[in-house]
Amino acid sequence: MWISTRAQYGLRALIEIGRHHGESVSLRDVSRRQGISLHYLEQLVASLRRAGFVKSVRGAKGGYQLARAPQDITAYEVVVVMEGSIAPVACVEEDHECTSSSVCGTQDLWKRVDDALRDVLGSSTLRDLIQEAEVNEHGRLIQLA
Amino acid sequence: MWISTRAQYGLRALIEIGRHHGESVSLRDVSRRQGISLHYLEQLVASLRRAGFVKSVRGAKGGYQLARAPQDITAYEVVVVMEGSIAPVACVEEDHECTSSSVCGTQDLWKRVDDALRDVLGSSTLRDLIQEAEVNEHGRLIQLA
DNA sequence: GACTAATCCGACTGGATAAGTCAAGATTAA
DNA sequence: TTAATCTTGACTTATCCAGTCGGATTAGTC
Repeated sequence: MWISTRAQYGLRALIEIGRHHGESVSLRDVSRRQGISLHYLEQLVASLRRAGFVKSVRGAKGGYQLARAPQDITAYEVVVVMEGSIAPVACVEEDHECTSSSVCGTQDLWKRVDDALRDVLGSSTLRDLIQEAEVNEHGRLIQLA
Repeated sequence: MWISTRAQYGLRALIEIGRHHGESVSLRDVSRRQGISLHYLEQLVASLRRAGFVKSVRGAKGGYQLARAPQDITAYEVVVVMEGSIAPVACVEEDHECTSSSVCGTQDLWKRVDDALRDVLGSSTLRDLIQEAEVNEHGRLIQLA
């Protein structure tokens, strides 16, 4: 397991927040529904807020709302914000010069892995994930606007 | 970086060993060529030997040889032996029952990631990697038998 | 038979990271 | 004023990675 709970929980929190368009969703509710520690969730959602995915409303009746349209948020973006980088090896990370690429022999392989990853995660939007969540929960497809 | 050096070095060691068909290759040579600590390499190749990828010849003039044909060894197999599992999240690991899949919403996503990974790594054989290594080193393609 | 080159084996370590917990404070609707 | 909520930062606990180290065993060679 190399996707940390930060990214997993962060994505699940975004789904939960994104499901209620317009209203603000309290972390207490997210915590209860998803079974994630409230305190831990506070940390994670703070990262999401700083990255501009959600905006917060403080005080009683406060909570979080999406700051961007769900179809414009990809799973890739979220994972990168929460994880830092998901490059399989250091070689394929941004601005990393490899000293022994001529003798390594595996660089192309890791590049292919990285590309596949970006492709899968980059083509899944929060809108898709919300829909999938609805289907899993209710066994039927709910059409979003 | 979520592919450990164990898997990276293990793969590079296999490439190095596989390049010299018939002869046995000493870890000292692999260590020198690839710039990997000899002692550490011993640990890693021991895993590869126990998994049946290489066989060893002890004593002076000894070393390691491939125990299977390079075209029959996939990068996926090697990585799994060295890493244990490369499932992105615990949910998609073998024999893992998820307690909250109905509320999670991200399970399908991780399944897609896992599939893509298996696809890329499973379709790259050691033979391919050896060829790529030759090309990178000499700038030309050497046709293997 | 000594020397040397190689594989084997297990213990140990230092540092990093994950996954939270905890405490205290700021903000605002009711 | 009060309660609900967000905000911040320090702390903890456990696990794992990436090696290092010391020595044992095996087998060719002089």
